[in-house]
Amino acid sequence: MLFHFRDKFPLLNPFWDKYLEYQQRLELPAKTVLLEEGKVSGQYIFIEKGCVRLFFNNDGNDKTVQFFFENEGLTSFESFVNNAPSAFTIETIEPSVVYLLPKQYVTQLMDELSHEPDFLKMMMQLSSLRQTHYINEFVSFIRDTPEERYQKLLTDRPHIVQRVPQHYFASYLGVSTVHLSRIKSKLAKGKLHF
Amino acid sequence: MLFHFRDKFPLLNPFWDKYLEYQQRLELPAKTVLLEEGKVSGQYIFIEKGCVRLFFNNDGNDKTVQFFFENEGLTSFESFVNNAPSAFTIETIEPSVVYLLPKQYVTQLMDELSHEPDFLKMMMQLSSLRQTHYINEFVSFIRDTPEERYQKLLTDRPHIVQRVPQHYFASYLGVSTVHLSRIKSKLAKGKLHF
DNA sequence: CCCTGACGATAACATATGTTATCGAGTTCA
DNA sequence: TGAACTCGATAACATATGTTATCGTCAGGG
Repeated sequence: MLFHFRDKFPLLNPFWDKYLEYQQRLELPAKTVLLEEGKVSGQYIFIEKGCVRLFFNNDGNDKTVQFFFENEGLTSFESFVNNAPSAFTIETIEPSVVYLLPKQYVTQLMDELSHEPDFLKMMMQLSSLRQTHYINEFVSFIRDTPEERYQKLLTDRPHIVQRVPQHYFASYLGVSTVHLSRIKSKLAKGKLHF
Repeated sequence: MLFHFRDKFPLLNPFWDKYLEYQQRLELPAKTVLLEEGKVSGQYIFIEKGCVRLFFNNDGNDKTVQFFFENEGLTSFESFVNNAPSAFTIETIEPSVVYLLPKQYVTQLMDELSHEPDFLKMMMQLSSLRQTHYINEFVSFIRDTPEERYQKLLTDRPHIVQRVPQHYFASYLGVSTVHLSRIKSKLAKGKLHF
């Protein structure tokens, strides 16, 4: 659903509501591919239940870039905007319920909204948030050790550690699965003062 | 100058021109601080000549996040938009000539422009570019080795390697200065088939 | 013209991390 | 229920990388 945007700028609500009917609701098993690397992104994805990951393939072993959970929306942004082949695959991690809104309606909706003054503000706000997110990911790599990144993941976004298989977020943290295992056992030992 | 944006959407040119007079031209020596970490960003910076870097301090040794050269504009985006203390310092690397446009005029300009239909397109395009840039930086860390990142810097943005002191882009690449030196000498040896 | 500081190369050593292989616990499915 | 598969822990070894220290070159300022 477009609930992702609902109520952030109440004046825009009528627009979201108008497009609800064009969405397709899907119940998907785990490991279902929603967008394949190399294909052009043709829809906006909203997650009602479950979680998905964005990853790319690197000589056989894949590297996860981002995770999405309930009430979050996503698409391969660059592919979507530029009609270019996606650099990433999108795949469910858990059995999930998602809503898909085909690109033509997204475009149409954007055109309608472009006349609304609040829309620009919303887009600026959203793009500032996204940008900050990715800058922080990047900065974390030049500032923190993998161990620190793991600990920040634990405190800042524990749901990832709890719900996502470890080998998926190992690549996200930039380490091998073996080393992530080492980090965990080292931290576990550190806690054992009794 | 706002030449950064000029001619990208010709219909918007009159707006840029109108604000040219509010800019302050400065000739600065190397290592001049333009924005200090912890202070709120109060101006948009445009580089006419020279180059600057964006960095943050990490227990005494600083980490460079990004470089800017002639005809590029910058600000500490998050600080500027949210009126929040900047996480980064901005400093000249070479003796430089810059133009500063105070925040009040930027805000005023944005308000005027928000009524122009082309402006939204331009902002979307710019934000898509920025986002892609930072995603690529991030992805490079989980896909490439430091050696590969150095080689890509050499081929994709050779001006950085040529004009920027090595210890600045070492931290940008996520390695120590010593290791960057090792990488260079290793690559130099590789070339010596004669 | 010398002194100093900025910059970069290199060595030696310690630590972090990747790779490969093996094992075991759960889950899924026929 | 048994076979196949997914997931994660661990060991052993090789390599990558950080840290500290030393040295040489070069440019700028007195």
